[in-house]
Amino acid sequence: MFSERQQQIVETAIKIIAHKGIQNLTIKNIANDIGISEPALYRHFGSKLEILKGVIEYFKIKMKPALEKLEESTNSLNKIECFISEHLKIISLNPDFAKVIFSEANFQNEENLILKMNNMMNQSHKILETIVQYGQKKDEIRSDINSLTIVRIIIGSMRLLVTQWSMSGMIFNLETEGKQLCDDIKKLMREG
Amino acid sequence: MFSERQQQIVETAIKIIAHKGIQNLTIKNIANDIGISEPALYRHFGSKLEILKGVIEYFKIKMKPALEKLEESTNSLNKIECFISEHLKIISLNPDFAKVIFSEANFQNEENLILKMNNMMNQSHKILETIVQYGQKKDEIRSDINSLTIVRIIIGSMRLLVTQWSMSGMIFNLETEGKQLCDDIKKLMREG
DNA sequence: CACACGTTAGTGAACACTAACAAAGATAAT
DNA sequence: ATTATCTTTGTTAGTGTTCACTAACGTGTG
Repeated sequence: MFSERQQQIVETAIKIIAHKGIQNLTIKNIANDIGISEPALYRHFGSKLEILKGVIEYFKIKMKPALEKLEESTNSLNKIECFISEHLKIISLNPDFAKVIFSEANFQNEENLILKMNNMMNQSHKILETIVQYGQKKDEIRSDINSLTIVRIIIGSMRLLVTQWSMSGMIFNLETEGKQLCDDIKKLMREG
Repeated sequence: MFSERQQQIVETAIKIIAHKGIQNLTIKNIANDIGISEPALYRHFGSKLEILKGVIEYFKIKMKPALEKLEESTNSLNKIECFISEHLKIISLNPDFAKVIFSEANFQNEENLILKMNNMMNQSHKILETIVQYGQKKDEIRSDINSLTIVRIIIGSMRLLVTQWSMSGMIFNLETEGKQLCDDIKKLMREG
């Protein structure tokens, strides 16, 4: 899908957005960081917009394993634990993701981009919602709470944790703190 | 604090960020929207950065009543309900806030702005944490869950709800959906 | 000799911001 | 009451800088 150079460009773009904000994502900055000229970039992407589309595509590819791993668990609560820990593991390994992935607002003015980003997010939410509903039917998850609320709680707290981790300058261990969050969520989901 | 014109400029800036993204927040766009010339803006704010500082200050002022109202409740769970509903009420009345207020990343490259925004957020979090801890001591909130986790769940799910509301084009009623979220959270907090 | 991938040099447009000037209202001395 | 002056808030016309992007050209490889 991506050539080596294209991947390098996308990774550099993510790095710049993470460290300097999207306002400083310019062709010049990407080119300088890589060490090639600006027109050279246009050999690999037709426009700046194409690079941003590449960024979202890159996220999709990198995040996919987190969803595939879910198949391995049978119990619903284990699936939820897996959902959280696998996502946090990937973000932990790619710290620059944290500052970019949950700031949909960054891509706001480009209809196509916001749509692409939303689709990616909604896909995750739908998968989690299915897990929760199935878990409620099998009595592994309490049924007196709206399934949509449970999804919002899981994803919302997970996102906030990532945001806090990123904003704090990665001062704490994301996976350790994620384990605590996960254990508490499992405790909340079980009883009732 | 703000003159009438300054307030108009800040409100216009928020409107532009919400509808066109921060990349399109330009002096020209603000001036055109208001119907004055660009240099006229500089009579009221020294620079574009000062306008962005004004945006954050404006949020602080508008959000303050949500925190003040908390004093009226005695029970911890009622305080939490109040925290959620009052915040959602204000955002519901100012829909443009939704797209701007939870996208800290927008202000990323300006150290001062990110600090100001973080301070505002952290203040809310600290207040909620105090409420939760007091509630746990008084046995109004279950104590087998980390207080920090509870805060993350409440704020995280609230923020996600607002983001979803904003992204969906305000297709659902924020306060109604917030009431459901709030009831479910109270249910989760009580037992144990 | 074709093609992939790079270069230098430059395009017009948009950006934040400024210099210089104008008009209106308030203040205050005559 | 009239005049003079200051302040506030606007204007037009520009500044230099940076932006995304392009034209034309080089060079090494199959």
